Amino acid sequence: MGRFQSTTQIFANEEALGDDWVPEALPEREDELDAIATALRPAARSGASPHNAFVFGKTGQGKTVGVKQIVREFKEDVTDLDFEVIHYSCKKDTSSYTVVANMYEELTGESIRGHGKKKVFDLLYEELKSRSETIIIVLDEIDSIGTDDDILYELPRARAEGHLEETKVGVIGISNSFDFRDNLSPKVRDTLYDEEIQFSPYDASQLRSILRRRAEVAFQDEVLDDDVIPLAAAFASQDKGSARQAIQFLYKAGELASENDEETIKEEHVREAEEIIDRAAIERGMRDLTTQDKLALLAVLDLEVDGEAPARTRVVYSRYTDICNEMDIDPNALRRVRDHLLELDMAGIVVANQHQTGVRGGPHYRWELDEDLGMTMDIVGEDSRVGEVIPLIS
DNA sequence: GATCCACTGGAAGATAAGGAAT
DNA sequence: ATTCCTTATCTTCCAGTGGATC
Repeated sequence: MGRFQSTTQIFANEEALGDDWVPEALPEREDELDAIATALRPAARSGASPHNAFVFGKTGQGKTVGVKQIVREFKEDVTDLDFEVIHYSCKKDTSSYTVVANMYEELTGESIRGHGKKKVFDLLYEELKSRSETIIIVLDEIDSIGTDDDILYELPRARAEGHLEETKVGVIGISNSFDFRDNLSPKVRDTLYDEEIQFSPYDASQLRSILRRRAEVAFQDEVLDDDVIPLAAAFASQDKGSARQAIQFLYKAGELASENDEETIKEEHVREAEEIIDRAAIERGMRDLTTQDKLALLAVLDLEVDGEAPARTRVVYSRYTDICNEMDIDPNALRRVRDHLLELDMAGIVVANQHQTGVRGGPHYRWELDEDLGMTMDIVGEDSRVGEVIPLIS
């Protein structure tokens, strides 16, 4: 039998399990979708400026899909208005400046990096002006710009400031992080906060219904064991409550069953799928680490091996300086290493537990590995430079 | 209950690197 | 070339926190 032939048919339309699949409806998010629609209603009614809106929620809660669906409905229902929707993902941008420059590049194909800030904004306004009377700008993953939130202040006010004469702009910001809202400058809150919409994590039963709808399309009839969907939903809801994750579990489980030429997807496939996907997530997080990040990780790893985790920052730091000396690298200051550790926490590799009850009082962190020790060691060991040190610590 | 002190996190500024305009 | 702009990384400094200690 050929490499690409299979005796069993598991999938019917596996696209339904892909990341870019836009479902027909999101019954679990009706209220939230209504709220987004409310923000756009002024434009639909009379061509007035759409309100601004801010959408919050962790990854995999249907924020992007929800906004896209509302935009689609808007396009279907509103036919007598000269408008345009710009969906821009800020994932790669770390400041307002790069958002503006890259968005301009995406719209026109022309790079304008290197210009002054004002020039860059002016160029974008010119471009927007030339496009449509009403423009809805969706800024996805806007939290990646951190505290540099100029663009969120400038864009909604552009018309009032006279940068855009007839063009009406509405901004919909999508953020994965709740902290981002708290860190916004007050002037941004005033201008941008017409509407705030929260997407709280799905619970297990919502995840089950989501999975059932997808499975209906994706799989052949009768290939799913009864406990497959509940288990995938349970795994995901225990972790992040993310639909994306639950769907990944289900997809991977289907692939595993298919590869093994099995007639049905079984519980064990889901368990195996969860392991594979967890590992992939750590690997992805680890690819972007700098050398200093990895050194900080090694210190935590070392403490974990010695059974001394979770450990305080001071302890991790002294282990870190040892490792640096071992490798002939200049150690960073403690303040900096703490930031590296917090980055590892963000990447989901290390967990920072905040305590208030220290030996001497005051707030402090305790650091430990998030994932299985052996697995993290495996992955870290695959990095040649850092891998050399692994034998030293274990 | 005043003081101690290990720790956090914000801010200021140094340095390096890189693109655009002059 | 030089100046002007950006970002990223890292130091240094320091005010604030709050249980422990006296």
